[in-house]
Amino acid sequence: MESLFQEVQVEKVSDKIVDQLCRLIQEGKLTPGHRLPGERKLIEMLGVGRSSLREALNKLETLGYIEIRKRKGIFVRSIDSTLQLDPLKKLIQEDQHKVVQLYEVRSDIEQASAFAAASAHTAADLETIRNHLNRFTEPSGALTFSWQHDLDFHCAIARASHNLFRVHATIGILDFAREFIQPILEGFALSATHSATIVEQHRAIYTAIAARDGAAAREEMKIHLDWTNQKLVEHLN
Amino acid sequence: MESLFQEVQVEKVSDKIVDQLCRLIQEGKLTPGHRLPGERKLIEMLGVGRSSLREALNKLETLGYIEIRKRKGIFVRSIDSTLQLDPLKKLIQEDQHKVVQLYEVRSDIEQASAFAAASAHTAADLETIRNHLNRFTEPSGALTFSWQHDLDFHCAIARASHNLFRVHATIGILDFAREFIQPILEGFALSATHSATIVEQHRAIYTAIAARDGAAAREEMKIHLDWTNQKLVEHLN
DNA sequence: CCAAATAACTGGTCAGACCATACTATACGA
DNA sequence: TCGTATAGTATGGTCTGACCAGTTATTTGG
Repeated sequence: MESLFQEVQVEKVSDKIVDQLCRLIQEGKLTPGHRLPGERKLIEMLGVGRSSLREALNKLETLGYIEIRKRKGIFVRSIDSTLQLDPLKKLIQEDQHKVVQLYEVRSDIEQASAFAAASAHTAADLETIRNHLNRFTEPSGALTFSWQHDLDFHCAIARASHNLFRVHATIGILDFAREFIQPILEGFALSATHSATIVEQHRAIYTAIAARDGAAAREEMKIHLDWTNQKLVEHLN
Repeated sequence: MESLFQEVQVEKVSDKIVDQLCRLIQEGKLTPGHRLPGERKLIEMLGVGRSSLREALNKLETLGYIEIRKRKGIFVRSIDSTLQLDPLKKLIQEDQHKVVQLYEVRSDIEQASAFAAASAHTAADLETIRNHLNRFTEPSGALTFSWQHDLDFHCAIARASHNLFRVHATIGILDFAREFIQPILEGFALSATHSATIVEQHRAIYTAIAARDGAAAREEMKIHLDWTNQKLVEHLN
């Protein structure tokens, strides 16, 4: 009568951790480039021993979900294998102007994000986007721009479109472009006028999405990314 | 003069163990079903700590080389057991309906391809597209559909948009989706009416691009992919 | 000679310690 | 006041030792 019984559940602690983090990454709660707390922090947050934690992290790294950098930290990776960007990295290093082409594709996808988000978003999605938007403005009224804030904002929109692949494609591209773009972008965004323009464009996108006006959302996203791309070109020349 | 030096090799102990055992398995020194010595034996045989050993074993298990059975031992696995490691593929395997989301992103990009190709294409690009289009029609007038022909046609358009990343993304997505989609698509495309519809839609896209009408090209591409996606949904339900 | 009790062994987990390096903040000097 | 040097902290990598809960092999008692 052994068929009556199922094998005793002896799921390893590390497997539970793997499951938990996997889900967080797949759902987009943990976005690529995001840095996880250190191992010592994690073990007390999760209430497990360091061996189990390390076993889980090791597995996640082997599976490609995270990247563990010695003495640097634990980072979430983009799981978008469909874009296979790595081989193209050298291409950009040889000719920086090629990032413009990459940003074109980004624009393709993000315009679709904005359009879809306008009709697919929930109240919670909208709040998340608004929160990211507000982070650009400090209580004093001063504007702060950072790559991470920008990325979070755009990802929130992709997430609001409720298409997992769009989220990962977006993050994948931005994460890939980070090393080329971040210094440039944060450089000229220091200018108050540029910062103001960006925030203004972001707000326009948000407003269109909130109004569930897909066409306008797409158009505002296009305006924003065309402008950014234009600034990029100017900087490269 | 730092270029004189290369970064210090800090290969992890566990990685060395992985390499060693990998080689033994690949060379056939360790055959499937073979039971390895216990962890305590292995650490003194290899002269490493248990953490490192376990880290290595864990990785080997994730990679599919060995199987660790609690309180039973460590066993070499047969390598032919198909192991799916790609996180995104796992996602789709859990829920096939997610391919629809993937195709949505494909549509985003390919609409942009069509639009851009309309204005950016050269005479040579156009000829290539036309050639791929004609391959659907046999000299006898009969229609043949194959995944490869379809892929070639769509890639030719992406290439005509003169954006390397777009080409790469398109191929990446289609190649990734192939194993899920190909059987389905080639299945219903056997129907003469479906084949005819597809070829007709392809021709419409081509015509719009040739006429350098970007808006029309985008619209025809959208019609085509929406239709395909619709058929996909119908098949999955 | 067989069955029951026991010892040895298994992988899983936790804890604590140490290492080498990277980052940060503080203090000191110009 | 600014910039640099230094000390302190945080990081992942490794090792050791211990305990647990089952499994397997061995020994012991009938």
